[in-house]
Order: sequence, then C-alpha cells, then structure tokens
Amino acid sequence: MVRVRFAPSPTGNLHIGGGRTALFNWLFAQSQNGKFILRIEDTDQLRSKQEFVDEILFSLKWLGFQWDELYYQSQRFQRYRMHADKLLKSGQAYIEKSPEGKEAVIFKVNAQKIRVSDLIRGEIEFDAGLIKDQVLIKSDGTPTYNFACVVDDAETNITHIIRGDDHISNTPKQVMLYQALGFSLPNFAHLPLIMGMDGGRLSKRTGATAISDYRRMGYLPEALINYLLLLSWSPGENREIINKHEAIGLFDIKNVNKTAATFDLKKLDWMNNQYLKNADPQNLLEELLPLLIEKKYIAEGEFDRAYVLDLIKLFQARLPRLNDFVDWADFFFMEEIKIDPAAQEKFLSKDLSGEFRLFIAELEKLSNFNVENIEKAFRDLVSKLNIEAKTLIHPLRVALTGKTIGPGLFEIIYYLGRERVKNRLSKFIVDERSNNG
RNA sequence: GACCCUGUCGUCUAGCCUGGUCCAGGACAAGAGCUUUUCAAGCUCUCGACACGGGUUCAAAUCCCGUCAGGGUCACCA
Repeated sequence: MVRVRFAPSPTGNLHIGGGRTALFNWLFAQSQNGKFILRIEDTDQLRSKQEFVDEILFSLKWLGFQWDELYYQSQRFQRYRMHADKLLKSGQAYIEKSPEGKEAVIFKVNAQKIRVSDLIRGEIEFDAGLIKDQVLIKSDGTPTYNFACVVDDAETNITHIIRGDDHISNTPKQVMLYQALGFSLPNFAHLPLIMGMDGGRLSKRTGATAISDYRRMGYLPEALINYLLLLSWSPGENREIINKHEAIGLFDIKNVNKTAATFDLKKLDWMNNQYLKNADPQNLLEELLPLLIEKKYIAEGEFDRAYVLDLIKLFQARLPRLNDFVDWADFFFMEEIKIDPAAQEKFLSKDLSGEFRLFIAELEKLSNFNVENIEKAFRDLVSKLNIEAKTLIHPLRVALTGKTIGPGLFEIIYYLGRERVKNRLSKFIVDERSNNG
C-alpha cells in the first residue's frame, strides 16, 4: 500500500511551492490507490502558529486535496524522545552539555558513502565524511527537523517521500538515521523548485506566494492546479488543459522534470481564463457575492440573482481573474459611473446630442426591449443618418460604461435598461436653448 | 568555499532512455492582421531555442568527456 505525506510547517501560509508538492503527493497517491497523509511540522514552538495551521488546512481543502490521516509533531514528542534514548543506549548517539547545563542528544555520523536512488533524478551519491554529527534532540527538549521527520515517516509507514529539491541534501542525513534506527528505507522523489520571474526563489518581491493570495485575486483552484501541474510535468501530445482527475490517470512520477521552473503569471492568467469561460456561472456568482456586497454593488438578500447571473455570463469568457468582474462590470451597479478621461476625450469630445437624442427616441419606441430589437433600432438609425456604425458605437459605449472595452454594446444596453441608458446619454446631450448664446 | 542538482524559443514544455522521420513540435507572452462593435474574447500569421568546446559515429538536441552558467544545501529553522 502506497502511503505518501505532505508535511508543511505552520510558520507561514501555504505557498505556491507547498501547494505543488501537495499536488504531486496527492496525485501519486491517487494514481497508486494509496493514502495521502498530512503532517503538521510544528516542533518550533515559537514560530508555529495556530492561524497558520488553519490557513494551511483551508488552502489544502480549497485546492481539493483531502487527507486520509492527520498528525501533529507537537503531539509526538515522547516518540522522538524514545527513539533518541534507543540510539543513546546503542551508542549511536551521545549527550552534549551546554554551558548552562542543558543536554542535547547528538547523532554520531560515520564516514561512508551514502547512495540514494531518487525516482526522479536517479542515483545520487553523498560522502557522509563531509557531514558533521547531527543534533537529534535540542537542549530545549524538542526534536530537530531531520530526526522528527524520519521517526514520523517510519512510524506512519510512509512508502514514498515526495518533496522539494531543497531537501536533497537532507536525504543522506535521514538515510543514516533510518539505518541507525533499523527502519527500512522509503522511496525518495525530489521535485524541482519553482522560481520567481527574477530567476531566484519565488518570493514576495516577485509576486504573491501564498495559495490564499491567489484565491483572493480570483484564480480558480482548478486553474491553479492545472498550471502547477504543467510546471514540472507534461503528459505529452501537446496537452495542456488537464483536470485533476484526468491527471490521475496520466500521471507517472518518473516523467516529472528535473529542471526548476519559473512561475509565469501571464500563463496562469490564460489558464484561469480557460477555466473561467467554462465555469458554471452559479458557482462564480457565489464566489463574487461577498465582493459585490462589500463594494455595495448589491445588497445582501435583496438583489436580482438572475440578473447578476446574466451579467456574469456576459463577462466570464473574457476575464483573466474572476475578481476583475468587479471593476469591469462596475457600471452595471453604479448610478454615477466613472468615465475614463482618455476615452471621453477620444470619443465624446464631439457633440453628439442629435444622434443620442434620436437613439433615445428609437429606444422609447420599442415595444419589446430586447437585444435583437435594440440592435435593429440602432442599425436602422445609423443607415438613416448615413454614418458608419462604429462612429456611434464607440461614443455610446463610453457614455454608458465609461470604458472603451467591454461586452457587446447591445447587450450592455439591454442589461442597463431603458431608463439608465436614457439618463446616461442625456448627460452628453447639450440643451439647445442654453447653447444658443 | 565545499557538496549536490540542473542546463531545448523571453517563459512552460515535446523530443533525449531505444542516435537518422528535428535546418527541432506545441502553449503562454510579444508583434502583425482579420473579426465592417471595442478587446482584455475568437481566428490567422510572424518572431524566437538544442549553453559552449571537444570527442564517438556514415549520422548527435539525443551517447561520452570537459568548460561555463544557474539553482539548492551546508543551523540546537523546517
């Protein structure tokens, strides 16, 4: 039975790299019909925070990775102590006293060659002669990372350790511990790191690092997972859009790349749009509701759900991030719209009072105010005036939405409604009597 | 510095194991155009890479060696 684990430390939020490690562990477990175990590495009592534990669990659930078992290292201190005593008794570890009289348990490292067979990288050889003796139990009584990690992985029967590249140099230290404790070795697989656009480690300077930041920005978990999946793995055949469940069937850990990948927000945006355009608008509405309420665009419990749903459908195919809807569709929710000055200068500097007035009149005449009739009324007017459609379409869009870009004009007019269209256009109609001086 | 990992378009990658079908394919980005309603959507096209140097071979992105470059790790952090 395959058993893998994801072991974050609650000293910060779940970040992109952690999410990717969780993804590959989860995928591997699913593809092997194994178990996915979560372990919270909270041995550092000063830096570990409950809020981070909560955040990590939340983000993991948001991504859709359900764990089969959950362990906290802080609850297993007696196990580490027990195994440390065992090593002390067998002479493979010794006690070192600090000047203050506190005792630490140190592992004696023997010079030897350590060979590790990595599922992704192949054979890696280390010279233990270069590794100094390792602290097992610190003088404050807490275990060190490598020791707790080995004890937990062995006691919870982890068969495959899939983790970031940055742990390669921990591997020989852990292998020696496995041997000293008489545990059988698990398989190792080291994933390449994810780099920021600057070539260095992904950091806050190069962009958001926390999974929850991406949630807040309006990325869908499916899109984020698909993007992360492609960052160091490919099913070949030029396939890119792959959901979690398809990936389970296609995934083979041996095909994971060895090269570090750069996180490219542009491609994530594209990926997110791919999922957004096919998403169920009902779900998108649920996600957007809090934001729209917060902006006071709608009032909780007393808004027209079907109407907002229609607006989402109008925009979803062109959004890179779901949250962009809030700004892009703002003119549907505000009485006084903000007009982009450059757009106004370009399309509304010329007086179009006559055209606007005629168009309003045509709209008034419509007995059935629907998209089709609105367009027909517009086309008829334009041909009657003998002008090009676009010479009127652009000014109308700016006057109605404040923007030069957006959905089709006739849909906009339909969803704005006759009254609002009239009011907004009236602002650009110069009164003839006051204009005569 | 020592040790370890890695090196295909700006970015993600296919191809590399099992040399020839690759003057290297796809995607994102960028640029150009089309869409007689915009683009941030859609469609079309263009630009653009085998790190370098030696081998081996009839033939190398693919195998071998070296160089260089990038990254990671060297804590009583995890």
